[in-house]
Amino acid sequence: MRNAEVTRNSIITESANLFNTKGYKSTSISDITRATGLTKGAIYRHFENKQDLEQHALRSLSKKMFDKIGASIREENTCKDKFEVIFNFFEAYLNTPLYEGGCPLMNAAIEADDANPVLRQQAFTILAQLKASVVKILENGIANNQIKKEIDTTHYSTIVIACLEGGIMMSKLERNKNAISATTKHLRSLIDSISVA
Amino acid sequence: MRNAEVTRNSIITESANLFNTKGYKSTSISDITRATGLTKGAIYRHFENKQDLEQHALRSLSKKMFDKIGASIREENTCKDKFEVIFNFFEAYLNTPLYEGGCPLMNAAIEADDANPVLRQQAFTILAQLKASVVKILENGIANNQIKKEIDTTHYSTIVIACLEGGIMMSKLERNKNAISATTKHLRSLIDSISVA
DNA sequence: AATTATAGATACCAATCGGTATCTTATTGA
DNA sequence: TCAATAAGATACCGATTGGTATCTATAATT
Repeated sequence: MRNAEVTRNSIITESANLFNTKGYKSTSISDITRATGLTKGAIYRHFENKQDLEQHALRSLSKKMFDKIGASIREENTCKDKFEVIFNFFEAYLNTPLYEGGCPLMNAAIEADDANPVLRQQAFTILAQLKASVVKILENGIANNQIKKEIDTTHYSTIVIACLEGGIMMSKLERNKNAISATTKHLRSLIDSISVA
Repeated sequence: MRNAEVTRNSIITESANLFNTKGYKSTSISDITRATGLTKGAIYRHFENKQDLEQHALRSLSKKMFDKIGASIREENTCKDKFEVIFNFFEAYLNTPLYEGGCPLMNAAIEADDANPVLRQQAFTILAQLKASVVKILENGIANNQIKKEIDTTHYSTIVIACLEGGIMMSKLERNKNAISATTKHLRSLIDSISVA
């Protein structure tokens, strides 16, 4: 049927791009029709309403992010190298972004806060997932005697994510890599400080 | 005249509150009329257009922030105590916020990015101002032999702000103080590490 | 090849958007 | 006291919003 799945995916991809750059509320269905070359009728055939589409779009963005990071991390062996993957990923946000508009977690978290509980819940889940994966890297490092075993993994996971998110926010605002480079540099030495000698 | 300045200020205050919680684009003029008890006619008498009001609202929020932090900082003498003021300010964002909706710098930075260049420029200025004040505290600490003189003040200023902004983003999303507490704890030990013994 | 199911287009809806022209009401200065 | 001025209310504007009912065109089924 004119390949429904292809068009559905293109609607998700295009709208995700718009949502992540212009914002969810600020992106109208008409914007999406323009970007996809489709009409309202087509879009509302595939999605119940705008919020439904927002959900799928954000899920797509976070999946893209976790797929990319996850795959790269699995290729590395040492804890330090795995972190390097994450740092490089965030540093690449400005020149060669996986998607435009900055970090989808941050964008959704800031915009959704009160007005959009569905989006907020989703952002919450993404954050939990991100925290869990950093914790896992640390725990793995501890198990392999690369990371000091007495450290609070949750604590360090929080620091890493906070620094990176704050860093890309600043870098996007300043339109240069200074801030994100500074934070990754700081985090590298932080990882060093909890590594076994 | 029915005190024009009072109503003007109340429009700024109420709209700033709405902009910072619901977002700039998502807050309509009608929302503001509801919040102020005024009519559109009154609002458009005091402000050219919505963007003009957005500007004044964000300026008011940032002024509030800098006034509060600035005053508290001036009361402290040591570098460490001045940083403590900043940390406490950000930690207080959740229970007793100076304004609702989180950090106005972050909110404006995330939302404005492409669509609203005027707001973006303003957020940029606020960030520069914030960075400058942290640098100043560090330089002051160096001059008073409290901070090691060889450190890169701009670098540490960036780290501090990135951590704090990321921390409150996470804490707002998780609706508890864990993240911001973790980041301030980390930053306290960071300041310790660059302090003279 | 004819029928059926569905993907997508068209045309519309009420509600709301930012903004303005105009009118009324309150305050000021002479 | 009264005219001038300014603050604010009312009523409207065209454009756009999310959403839907309906129609057409295409693909799958028989």
